[in-house]
Amino acid sequence: MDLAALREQQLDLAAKVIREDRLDQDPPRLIAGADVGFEQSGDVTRAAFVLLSYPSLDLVEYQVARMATAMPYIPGFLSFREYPALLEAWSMLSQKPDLVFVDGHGISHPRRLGVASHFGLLVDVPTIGVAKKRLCGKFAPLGDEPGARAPLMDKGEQLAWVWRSKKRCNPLFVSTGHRVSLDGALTWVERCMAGYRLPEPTRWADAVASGRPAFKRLQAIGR
DNA sequence: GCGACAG
DNA sequence: ATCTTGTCGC
Repeated sequence: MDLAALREQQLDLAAKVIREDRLDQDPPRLIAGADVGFEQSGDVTRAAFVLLSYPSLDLVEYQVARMATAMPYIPGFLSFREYPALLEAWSMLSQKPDLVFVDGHGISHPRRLGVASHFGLLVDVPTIGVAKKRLCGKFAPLGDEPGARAPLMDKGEQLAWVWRSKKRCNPLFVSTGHRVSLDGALTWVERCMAGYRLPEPTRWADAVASGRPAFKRLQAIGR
């Protein structure tokens, strides 16, 4: 792989990312959560999508796709490793969501093209990046109280909101993926919380993508 | 030159 | 990301 070429591609695509939205004018009825995991020592990439109805947040559908891993993990180039499987799982959905929560950063990336932005551009759907760790940028220490927030700054611009979603939990990094504003991203994440550190779409996608127990009781499927 | 570094 | 049980703290 030619990182210099991929880097050019990122700058090119980043220029096309739309950092605003009109989600409040016409609220999403279906919100998706997307996550990627690996099997066979990393040889197989497993992507999962879950669809939740909004505002009930009931699980409506989920799909999992598996394929040979395309690339190794290189910080700053995560999207090239994950988007092929994400596109596959996306194509398996019987209906498409109005908004997607992607596990990872959106524009809070060195070249402003994290996986949430990259994927959003590819399918031209509003996306929000929800990451658990910082990739770039700086932020002031957060207060202990839930709801505490601080702007993630890099080269003079705000790239995300560092937000404490729950008491005694590390903060989340919420950013614009595509077709969503920075404040809108945090607003929609706040609207999808249900008492856990991660918003429901992300939490479910995580459970499905890593085949965990919390997923055994396919809770609201079919209701 | 020395760290930092999504999943 | 993944390998993995119990355990400390609120």
